[in-house]
Amino acid sequence: MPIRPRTDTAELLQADVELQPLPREFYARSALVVARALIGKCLVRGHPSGDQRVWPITETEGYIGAHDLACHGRFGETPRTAVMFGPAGQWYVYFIYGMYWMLNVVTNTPGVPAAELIRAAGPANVPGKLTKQLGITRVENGLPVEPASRLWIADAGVRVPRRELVRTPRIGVDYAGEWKDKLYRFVWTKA
DNA sequence: GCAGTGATCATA
DNA sequence: ATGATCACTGCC
Repeated sequence: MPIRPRTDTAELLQADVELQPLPREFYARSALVVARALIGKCLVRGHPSGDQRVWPITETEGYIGAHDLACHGRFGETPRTAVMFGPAGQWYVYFIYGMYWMLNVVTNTPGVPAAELIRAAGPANVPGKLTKQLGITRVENGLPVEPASRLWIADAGVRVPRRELVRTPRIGVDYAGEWKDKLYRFVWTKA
């Protein structure tokens, strides 16, 4: 049976829940710890009007450093990957296949190219649709993950039971040798 | 299973 | 300048 990310957000969030930004230290940890911890946190997209969309994160993938042969940082720092080598808590957004923007959060410490790909949140169950629906492009690349960027991550107090969390290999990294089979993808499944 | 799409990077 | 590659998606 295929693994389906959980997308029924209405039952998860109280209307008056208080959204707290995560401290910088949250991101300054190893990529896998952060990838797991992001499940159940909320992606928040603000608009100038004051409206905001709050989408629980349901699927992430960790890319852990230059030695990870699936990681963009494996060839060293380039113009595209520079953000990954910088401090934690910034967005890394890149364009792929001529069509899609991918949203990642930089983690770990400066010099270690590590990040989480946010693959699904709220009603968006694939990474390309997530960025399209939220209007995320290269504009967000390098911005800090905080409310002032109008794209940030909040703790809404949602707890994810262990039995609803599944780990699998990462998607689309068959070229990565032994690293393609590492269980670095985290999915919040429906109960 | 695979076409479509264009930035990125290495090579020259 | 050129060509291979690509952390994808939707439709066959």
